[in-house]
Amino acid sequence: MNLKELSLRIGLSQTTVSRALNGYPEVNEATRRRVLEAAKQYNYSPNTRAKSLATGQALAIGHVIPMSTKHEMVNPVFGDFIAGAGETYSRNGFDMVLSIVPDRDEESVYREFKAKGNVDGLIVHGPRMNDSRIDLLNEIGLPFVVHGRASGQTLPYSWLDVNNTSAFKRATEFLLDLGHRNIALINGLETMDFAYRRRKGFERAMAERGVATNPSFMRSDEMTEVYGYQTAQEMLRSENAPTAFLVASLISALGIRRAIQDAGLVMGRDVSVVTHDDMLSYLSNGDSVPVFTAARSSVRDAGALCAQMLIDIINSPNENPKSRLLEAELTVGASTGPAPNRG
Amino acid sequence: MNLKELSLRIGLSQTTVSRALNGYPEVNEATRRRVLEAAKQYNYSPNTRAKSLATGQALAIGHVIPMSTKHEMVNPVFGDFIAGAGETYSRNGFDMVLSIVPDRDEESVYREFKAKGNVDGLIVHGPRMNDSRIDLLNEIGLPFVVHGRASGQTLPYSWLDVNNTSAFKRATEFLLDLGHRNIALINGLETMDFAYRRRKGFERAMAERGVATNPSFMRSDEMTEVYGYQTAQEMLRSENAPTAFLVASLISALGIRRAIQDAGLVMGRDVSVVTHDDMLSYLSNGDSVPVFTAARSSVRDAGALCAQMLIDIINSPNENPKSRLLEAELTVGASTGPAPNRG
DNA sequence: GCCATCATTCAAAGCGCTTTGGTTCCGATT
DNA sequence: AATCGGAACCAAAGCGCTTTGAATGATGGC
Repeated sequence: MNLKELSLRIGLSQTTVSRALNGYPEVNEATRRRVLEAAKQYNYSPNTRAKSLATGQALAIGHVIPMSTKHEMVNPVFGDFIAGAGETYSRNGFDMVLSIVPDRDEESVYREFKAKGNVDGLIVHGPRMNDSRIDLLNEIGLPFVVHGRASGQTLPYSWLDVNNTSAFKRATEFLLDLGHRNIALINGLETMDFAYRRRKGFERAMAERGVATNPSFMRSDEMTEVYGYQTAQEMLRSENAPTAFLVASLISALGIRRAIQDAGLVMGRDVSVVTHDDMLSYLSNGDSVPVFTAARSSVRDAGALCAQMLIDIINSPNENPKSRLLEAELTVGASTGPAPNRG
Repeated sequence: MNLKELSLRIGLSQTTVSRALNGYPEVNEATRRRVLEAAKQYNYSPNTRAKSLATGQALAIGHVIPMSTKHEMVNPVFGDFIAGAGETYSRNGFDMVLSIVPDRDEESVYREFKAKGNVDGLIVHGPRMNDSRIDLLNEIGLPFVVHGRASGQTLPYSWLDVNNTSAFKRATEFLLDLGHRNIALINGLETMDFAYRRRKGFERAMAERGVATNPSFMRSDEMTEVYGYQTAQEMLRSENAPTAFLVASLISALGIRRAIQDAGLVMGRDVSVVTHDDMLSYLSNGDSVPVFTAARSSVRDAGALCAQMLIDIINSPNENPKSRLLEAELTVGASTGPAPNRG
């Protein structure tokens, strides 16, 4: 069923039917009702391709998922982010189109998105430091919102981010308050902007209290369970092992807990752990009582907010870039306790 | 840059340019080269919307992600599946469009996909038993491939699935061979077809060896870490605790391992664990030595294969439904050992 | 009763592409 | 020389929608 057929059956012109359906004022209310009725009856939905060809709007938003060619890892955060964004899109009549792209091809994909005209804007995932994509998108002229930020970027752009620096600063302070001085930082890949900021927060808190950081207890890698396990195991075996771990991901924190238990130690008594928690739906941090003391911030909510920002930008272009900084919430769980007295 | 402009600059008609770009034979090779050259020079990519309006092909494939309204959980498997599928799509010039849909709205979404014409086909995720979506899609006439199967479905349809029954049967036999008799099954939600099949495999192996199953040691729920932890904890505390756990997900297995350790037991010695492993990129099961004995099957590969199947179906319709059954591979890790002798 | 006004409706152009049904040109056939 | 056929190209229609510009009645003021 297309517009032509529908209008034929109703006995009206395509123009009027189209206007009735799209809520234009110059159509009689009685007529509009008739049209809406018929549309429902015949199960009519306008063809998106035709519609967007006519309007110049794609009614779709792109997500480019960079796929590192080296470490073939899909960001585990991604599913939840998409879920949050997707709901917002549906509510606003947008489709979501996904591109999985080997990171070296990224530039051409963005250009193609513009040329092919199949999205009205896009969300930039996983910003790196001095991320070149931001300049590129500005040059291309495609509206976008960055999930995260790109340190070193001078031109203004729209973004939504968790305040990683303050979250990790506060988490560090929490450990320092408990008496911990020998704190390990198990960070994400520091090519990623968020990881850089988290380290900054950690270092700032340590510096402010005059506590030295130990470079051999600061690691940076992809945040798997095994990474957490191996790193923690190694550190716990070392001379002068850390009494506390500050971790960038709940998944790695699981590995750290395992290493602690393997070493015959008790988490929360012998060794403390504070982690960042993206509140992934399949990885809840305990039920009523949180297992880990954590800086929490819902990635899913972030997805919904990013989507809304982008839609606003698309609907009213020429405005200045917007940004939004979310604060993570520190929730105290069973994984932290006072620093043990070392003989 | 659009076709009109491009052909004007080259000094050819739109027809010829279009044909040159699309590889039609009735164009002089020298001309074709000239056209391709110019296209590259001006960075021309045809507008997808126009192209698909003209051809009737959407050049896109839909993924409907059902979002349970009760348990707001995003299937953790999803990211990896998408990654696999996405690569195949790009290679074939297809876009991937995602819809996050509250499960009660699913039917209307499928109908809309057809009416709006923005996809050429779709992948059905998370099939349930007697899943009504299959009949619906057949009725609507939209090509589709199911990732998994729907027991109770009589009409033929295309699917790709892991042989869950045989995987769990074999895993159970492995435990039985080790002398275990008291085996717990920590299953996924049994409204899901895969979970039903896994239980069947478990029960069948037990029955064949004449070992009774214990209903209070067979659980079914969403596969979170906490679910594994709590369930295992409870079972381990009970009279006559199981000596082995058969688990449907590596994530829940992590929780089970935690419960085992909390109980002061050693996994692989006091209690054995075999898990299904979807080989998610961020949850690798150990590095060289697998941590868990596991039935492994890459969800990412499944995504790539599903995508290819669907593209084949789209390209040559009217053929009979195709299907593909993958066998999971049983890899022995450190989490299993002979059944302990109980005093 | 007449013309301006307004509320409704419509025909047709246009979005950027593919594709049908030519047309043109040139060498080969008779 | 007239005709044919094939290679190479082109004009224009059509995909299903929106939107411009115009038409049609009905209404109301004078």
